Amino acid sequence: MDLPPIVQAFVLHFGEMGSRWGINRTVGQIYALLYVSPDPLTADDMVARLGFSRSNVSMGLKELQSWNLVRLQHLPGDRRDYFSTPDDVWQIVRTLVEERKKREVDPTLSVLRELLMQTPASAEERHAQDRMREMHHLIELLCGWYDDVRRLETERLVQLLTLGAKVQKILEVKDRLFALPGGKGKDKAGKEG
Amino acid sequence: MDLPPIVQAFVLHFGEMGSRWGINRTVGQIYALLYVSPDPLTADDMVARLGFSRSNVSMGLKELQSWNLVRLQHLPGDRRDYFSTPDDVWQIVRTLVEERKKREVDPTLSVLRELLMQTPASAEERHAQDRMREMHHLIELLCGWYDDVRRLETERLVQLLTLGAKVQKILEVKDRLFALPGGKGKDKAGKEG
DNA sequence: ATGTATTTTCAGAAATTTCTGAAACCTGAG
DNA sequence: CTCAGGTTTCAGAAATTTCTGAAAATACAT
Repeated sequence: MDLPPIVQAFVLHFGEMGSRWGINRTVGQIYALLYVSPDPLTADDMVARLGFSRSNVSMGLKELQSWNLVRLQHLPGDRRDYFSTPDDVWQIVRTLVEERKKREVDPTLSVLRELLMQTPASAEERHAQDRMREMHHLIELLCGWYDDVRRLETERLVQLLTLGAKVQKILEVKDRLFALPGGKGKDKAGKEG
Repeated sequence: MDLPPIVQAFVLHFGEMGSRWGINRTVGQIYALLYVSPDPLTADDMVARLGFSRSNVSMGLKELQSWNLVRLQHLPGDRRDYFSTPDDVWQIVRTLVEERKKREVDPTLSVLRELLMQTPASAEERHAQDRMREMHHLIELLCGWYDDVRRLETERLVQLLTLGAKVQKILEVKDRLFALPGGKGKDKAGKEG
């Protein structure tokens, strides 16, 4: 591996991290390298710097492309493929989350939905369905939230995150302002977008 | 595998899902089974129902315990260990997130911090550090947010999630209410907890 | 077409991870 | 201490995943 020490440490760390997720070491390292590279790289650049076989790099890049995590571009007068990551880290995170949701959460939701449709044949199945229902409900809630915030511009999103739980405070103020002394006062903010 | 069809489908799905994460199939299946079981189970119950070897189940349970995802209890006059999941799904999710953060995010943050302390020896390293800084900043922001919301009671948390991006609307109202025509008007809600 | 530069595929080798049975290890009871 | 019921450990077998080199495909220029 032929990398300056700081880059090397970064690359190795993401290789390790990758393998804790479903991602394999190679793919993690390739992405880390791309992420810190000032310019787009060719597959052969990566071979030279990471020391994997050419075919391994090719497969890794294919994987990354299937995740929409790399940009592919061409330089005029050069037939080789040049790869890079988006400049904007937030874009990377958004893509990552989106793809993981697509691959992990959505299938789970559909399995749950399917199983919840079925008629339980025993007390055991009935209880199992109750549990699944709870899980389904929780996931739906999280997805709803995600679906909402992913549309925010990054600037707004950052604002929201920075605020953190202090939003609570503001909500309390709002509740106090708008509370109708007689009414339930609950789901106030619904339907106005 | 000796399970009613609905439970079996659920267990198998989580086995698959497990292997997409770092978690192995066995562990995923064990947890799924525990999750839908009306009563605590012994390791032998799991052997009987899932068909793994006793030692495999034992290792899986050890793994789950190291994640704090199972409760261990004893019945009077019975030496065997009985395992169960928390009753509250939210508690499970909280634990899951907490542990993953501990194992994946925190080490990454500390690697990043360490690498950012070092003096770059070249333009390449300088650029790499810039990228790492962006990543570090993003992760810190997310962690700060998480650190905030994880303290909320579940009811509050659900409220917040349900609201989703509509919070934005409320913030806009707040901004309008409190905006000082002359000032920057930015990070208003700071420091009041 | 032919030749060259490049990327992709794929069968099997290498490495890693998972799983098992047997043995070791606890812990409490007699 | 010894036994019985139970759990954990661990070395190696089995399965899976990753990685490679060689061959095939692609794409472009001449």
